[in-house]
Amino acid sequence: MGSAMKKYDPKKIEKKWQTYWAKNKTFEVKEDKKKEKFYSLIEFPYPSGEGLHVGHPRPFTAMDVISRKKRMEGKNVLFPIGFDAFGLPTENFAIKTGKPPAEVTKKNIANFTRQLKMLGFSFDWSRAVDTTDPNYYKWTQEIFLQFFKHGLAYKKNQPINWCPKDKIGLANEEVVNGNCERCGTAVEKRNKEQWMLAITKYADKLLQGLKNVDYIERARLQQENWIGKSEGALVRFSVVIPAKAGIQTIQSDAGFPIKSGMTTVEVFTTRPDTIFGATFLAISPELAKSWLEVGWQASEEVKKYITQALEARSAATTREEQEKTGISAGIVAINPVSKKEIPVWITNYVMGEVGTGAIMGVPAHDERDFDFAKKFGLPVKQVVMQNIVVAGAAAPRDNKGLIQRKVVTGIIRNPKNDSFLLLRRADKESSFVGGTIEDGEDAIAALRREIVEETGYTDFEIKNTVFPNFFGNGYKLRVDKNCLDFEYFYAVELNSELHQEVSKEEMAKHEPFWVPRADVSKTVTLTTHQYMWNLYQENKYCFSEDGIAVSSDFLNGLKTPEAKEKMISWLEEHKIGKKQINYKLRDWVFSRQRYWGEPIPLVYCEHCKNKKQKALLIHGFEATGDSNWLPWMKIELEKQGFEVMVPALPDSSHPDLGKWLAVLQPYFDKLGENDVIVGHSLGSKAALHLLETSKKKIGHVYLVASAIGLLEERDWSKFEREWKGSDVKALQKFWEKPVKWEAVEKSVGNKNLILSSDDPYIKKETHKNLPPGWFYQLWSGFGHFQQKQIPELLNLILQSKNTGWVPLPESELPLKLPKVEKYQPTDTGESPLAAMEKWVKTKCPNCGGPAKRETDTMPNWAGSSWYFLAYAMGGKKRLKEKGDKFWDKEMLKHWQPVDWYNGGMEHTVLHLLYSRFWNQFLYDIGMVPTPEPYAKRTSHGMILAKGGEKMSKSRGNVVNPDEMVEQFGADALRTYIMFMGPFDQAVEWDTNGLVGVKRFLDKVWRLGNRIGEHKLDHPWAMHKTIAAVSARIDSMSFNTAISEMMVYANLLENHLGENKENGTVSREAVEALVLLLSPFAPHLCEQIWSQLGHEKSIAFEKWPEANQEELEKKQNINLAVQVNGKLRDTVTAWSDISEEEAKKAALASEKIQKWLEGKEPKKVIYVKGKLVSIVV
RNA sequence: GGUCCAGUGGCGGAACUGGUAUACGCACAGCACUUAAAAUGCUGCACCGAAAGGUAUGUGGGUUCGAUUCCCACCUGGACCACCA
Repeated sequence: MGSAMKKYDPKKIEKKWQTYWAKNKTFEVKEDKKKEKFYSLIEFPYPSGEGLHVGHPRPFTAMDVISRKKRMEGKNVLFPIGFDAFGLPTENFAIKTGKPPAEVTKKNIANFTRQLKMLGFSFDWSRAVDTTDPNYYKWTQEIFLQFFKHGLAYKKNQPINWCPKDKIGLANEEVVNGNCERCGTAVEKRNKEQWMLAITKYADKLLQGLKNVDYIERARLQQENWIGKSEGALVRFSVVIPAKAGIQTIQSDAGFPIKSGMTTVEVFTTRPDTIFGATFLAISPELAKSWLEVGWQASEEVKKYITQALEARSAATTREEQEKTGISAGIVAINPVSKKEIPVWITNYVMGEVGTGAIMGVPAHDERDFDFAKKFGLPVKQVVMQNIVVAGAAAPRDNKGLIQRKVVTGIIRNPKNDSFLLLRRADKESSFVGGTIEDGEDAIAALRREIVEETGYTDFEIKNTVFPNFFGNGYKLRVDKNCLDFEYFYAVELNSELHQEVSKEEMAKHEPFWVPRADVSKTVTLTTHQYMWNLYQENKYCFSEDGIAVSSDFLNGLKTPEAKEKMISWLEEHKIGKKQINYKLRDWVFSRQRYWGEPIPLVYCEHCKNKKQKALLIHGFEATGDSNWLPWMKIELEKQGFEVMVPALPDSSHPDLGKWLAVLQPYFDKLGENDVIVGHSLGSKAALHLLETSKKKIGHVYLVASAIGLLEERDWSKFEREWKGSDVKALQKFWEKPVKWEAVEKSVGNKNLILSSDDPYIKKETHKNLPPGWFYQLWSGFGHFQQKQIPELLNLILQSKNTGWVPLPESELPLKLPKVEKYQPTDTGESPLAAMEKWVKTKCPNCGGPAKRETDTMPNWAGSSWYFLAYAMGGKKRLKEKGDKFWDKEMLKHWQPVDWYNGGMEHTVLHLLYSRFWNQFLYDIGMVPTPEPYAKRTSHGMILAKGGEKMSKSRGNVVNPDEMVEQFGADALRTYIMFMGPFDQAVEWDTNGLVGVKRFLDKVWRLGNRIGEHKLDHPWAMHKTIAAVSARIDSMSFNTAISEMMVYANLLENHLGENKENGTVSREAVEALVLLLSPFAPHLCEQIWSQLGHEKSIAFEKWPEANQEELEKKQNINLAVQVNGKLRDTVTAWSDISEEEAKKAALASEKIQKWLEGKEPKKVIYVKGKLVSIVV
C-alpha cells in the first residue's frame, strides 16, 4: 500500500466479473433440499425494438438486491428471467416492414439479453423462457385445452369492443375512456364469435384467495374492486298487469322453471335498507322486450320506445354516458314492504345484462334514480338521514354524557332580491333560522313558530322539500358532552315582507339580517349549516351514503349496515327476497384476430356437431329419495337433443353391486367417446365400476355427491339406527369396494371426469387420495341435499354437448404458427391465418372427416399467465422434453409459491388476476401444488422523464441505460436507481443525481484500498449500520439503506482524515461495508473483496449480522429536554441512565431552570433514551 | 362522479409503533490543495431576528405534556375505475 493505488475503473471491473459469473455459473440454481428455498420473481419484459429504457432496471435491480441478500443469508434462490414476446408492437412492425415477427423477436431478445447482462443482474439465465418458443407455447395451448375440456372456455357471439385501427377485439379492460388502450382510437361495438374464459366462475375463489397472501394494500384493493363483490338483496316485486297481457313463466327460488299465473319482477339492490323509499320500478328495454315475446300486450307507444331504445343502445360506439330516456309501461307494481302501488317504467339507464335487468327506483338515495325521477316528475321519498360529525369535533368520546335533541332549520329566501335570512348569535356564530323541536311537536310547526319568534316574518311558505335531514353528531357545543342532534332541514320562500316586532329577549339572543346569495357561504359559520347550504346551492337533494333510517317502519333509527341486515332477514322471513352476492367481474375475451399470438388448438367439425349424443343417468341408493331430480334432468337433456337413458336399478333399498352392473352393462355398451354419464350418490360408484372394466373411452362423466369409497371411518351403525328399513349392510358393502383408479382414468381421462362431493360424511383429507387432476369440489356445498344446484349441473353437462369444436390431441401440440405472406388482418377482421386455406383445412381428430382450424390467436396475457411455473420446472433447458415429461409437479412443489413477486401497478389488475385465475384452475385439476401462485406482491413506481412526463420514444425523452453505463458504470446506475426515491412512488430521472452516487462508490473504492490490520474503528456505528441496512432492504426502503451506508462511509473517511496520507481503516469495518453494498454494486464489491484477499465470489459470503451486545453497550447520548412541549435544552448522559437520574439531570440544567421561572413542575415525563418533558 | 394515494428547504427526499423536523444526496456559496482547471477535502445552506428568541411539514380545527405521524373538514396534485343498481 501507500504507493499510487489503482483507479476505480468500472468498465474493466464490470466486464471481468460478468465473465466470471457466466463462466462459473454462479447464479444457476439447483433444487437443493438442504437449503431453504426462495423464489423471487420480476415481471418478464416485452422485448421491444427500442431496447431497455432506464425505467426497466428499477424493479429488476430491486429484486436483484433482495435475491443477492437472500443468497448471502444462506437461501437457495431462484431468480429467473424470460421474455413475454407475443404482442402488438412486433406485429405492427411486421405489417409495416414485412419482416417476420419471429426473426424480429429473436433480434430484440438478443439485444435485451446483452443489456440485462451489462447491468449485472444475478438471473439464472439457464432457465430463461420465451413465450413465442413453440416448446413454450405448446404448454400455453395445453392449458387452454384444459380450460376447454372443463367447460371454462366457450365461444360466444356477443358485442365486443372493436378497434377499427388495430383491427382487433379488445377486452373490456383494454378500453380506456371509450378508446383503444394502445392507439387511442374510439372503440366501436361489433358482433363477433369470441372465445371466452369463464373467469367469473372463479370470482369468489379469487376474492377469498386474497386473504391468504401478502400483497401491498393497493394491489389487494384493486383486485377486490375489480372483482367487485357487492352484497345486497334480491327482492321480488309483484307486477299487476291487465289480465289479457299475462306473463306466465317465472323463476322459483330454487331456479327450477315453473308455471304460475303470478307475475313478479326480481330486482337486485345493494341498499335493501331503502326499499321503503322505492317510488317506481324501472326495467330495461331488454327485459321489456322479453315480456313482449311472451305475450305482453303493451301500447303501440311503449312498443315503439322499446324498439328505439334497443336500437340506440347497439348503435352507441363509446361508453359515454347517454341521456336518460324512459316511458311509463302503463302497469303498476307493489312495493313489497310498504305495500303501496308504484308505477313501472321502461328506461335506457337500466342495463339488460346487468343484474336482473330491472331495478327499484329510490330517487332520494340514488343519483341515477334521482335524475330520472326529476326528469319525469316521479315522487321522491326520503328514508335515510345523513349522519354527520361536526367539523372541529373528533369522534364522540367515551365516558361523556349524551345530549339528544331534535332540531329544525329553514333556509329562508326572499325571491324578490334572491337574498337569505341569517341570524347573528350572541356567541358570534352566524346561522340560518331554526331551533329545537319540542316534545310531540311537528317539525314544520316548530319551524313556523321559530321563524315568527326569531325574525318576525309571518308570510312565508315552507316547501315540502326532499332535502336530506341530518343526524348531527358533534360535541363540545357549549357543554362538555356528546351532542346528537336530529336536524330537519327545509327550504322556505318568503311570500311578502309582512313583519311583526320581535321581542327584546329574542333580539338579545340573535339578530336577524339579510345576505345576498353570493355571501351566504362565507357568512354562515355553523358547520351543519354549511352542509345545508352546499346541498341547497347544488340542488342536491339526493343522499346516497350511509346514514340513519327514517320513515321506514321497523328500520327507523337503525344505522345503514344494521338496517340492511334487518331488512334482508325480514325479506327472507316473508319470502319476498333473499341475500344475494353480485360480482362486477366479467368473463375474459380470449380471442384475438391477429397473427402474432399462440394459435388456438381447436378444429371445427360439422359432422361431429351433428352427431347425436347419449346420456346415461344412474340413480343412487333408494331411487325415489335424493335422486328424484333425475326425471327432470332427463327432460331437460332431451330438450337439448340428447338421447337419455335412465335405467331403473333392482331393489334400490338393498343394493347389490353385481345385480346393478348386470342391468347397467347393456346401456353402458351403447356409449361412445362423445357420450355422457351422470351418476348420483351410489350410482356414481356403479359408474366407476363400469368404467374400470371398460375397453373404450367415454366422453364425460359427472359424479354428483359421489360415494367413492375412500372413507376411513364411517359410523355405519349410526345409519342403521337412522335409516330403518333400509339395508345399510348392503350399502356398506357396495360403498367400500375399492376402485381401480388407473383403469378408470384410461377410459375417461381425468380431465373429463368431474367429481363433485361436499358430502358432510366425506372428510377433506380423503380427497387427497384421489388421483391428481380429478376435479373433486366443483360446487361448494353440493352434497346429497343441495338440490338447488341441480340447474348448475345441467349447465355443466350442456358444456360437454357437441359444439363441433374438437381439441387437438396432445400429440399434435404444439400447433405451430405457420409462415404467412402478409401480416395484415383481413378486412372482415379475421386473423391473417384465415387467408391460409392450406393451413385452415384439416382433418377432424375425432372422426377423421374434413374440418377447419380456429384462426383466432390468444391474447398476450396468455403466455404470461403461467411463466412463473415454467421457470420453476427448469425453463428452456427442460422445455424441450418430449410429450408431457416437462410438466414436473415435484419441481413445482419445490419452488411454488413464488415467495416475492414485484411488478408494476399497471399489471396489478389484469396480469395478476389472470395468472391467479390460471393457477387456481391448475390447482383444482391437480397440476400445481398451491392455490395461490404468489405469496407476496409488491409494486414499484414509474421512472418519469425530467418534467414529470412518461418516457416515450415519441416524446424523445427516453434515457438509454447504455449511455449511463458508459459514463458512470453499471454499479453507479444500479445504486442511483435504488437511491432516487421511495421505491413504490414515481420519481423523475435526473442524471445529475448519478454524480453523488458515483462519488460514494469512489469513496468505498478508496476505503477498500486503505486497509489496516488493527482493531475495529467504530464498532457501534458498524453494528448500527448493519442492522439498519438489513431492515431497510427487507422493507424495500432502498434509498435509506444507501444513505445509511453513505453515513457510515463518511464516518470511516473522516476517521482517516486525521491521518490523510497514510492512515488506515480497520479491515473488519471495510469488509462489513463492502458486504452490505454488494447487492447494490456487485461488480465493485466483488473486485474489492478479491483485492482483500478472498478467493471465492462475494455472492455467497455470509451476510453480516449486527451484534446486539455491541449495540446495547453503554455510551454517551443526548437527551432532549422539553418544557411544555417545546425543546429548551439538551443534556448529555450515559445511555443506561435511569429515569430518576435523567429527570434530575434535566431539571438541573440552567436553561431549564430559567424556563421554569421557579415554578414547580406539574408533571415530568421520561422517554427512554430520547427525552425528558416537563409540564409546568 | 366513485375508489385509493400523496402534499416537508432551490431540487430528489429522511424522520421505524406520536418523542430533538429537515438524515443522505444534488444544486449553490466560501475556503484549502494547484501555475490553472478537473478531482478531492473542509465550512455554510428552512424562514424572520443583531441577539435572546420566534415561526415553519398544503389550509383550518381537534385529541395530547408533545402531532409530519392519530381524528374531522377543506384545498391542490396523481393513480385506477366509471350509468354494476
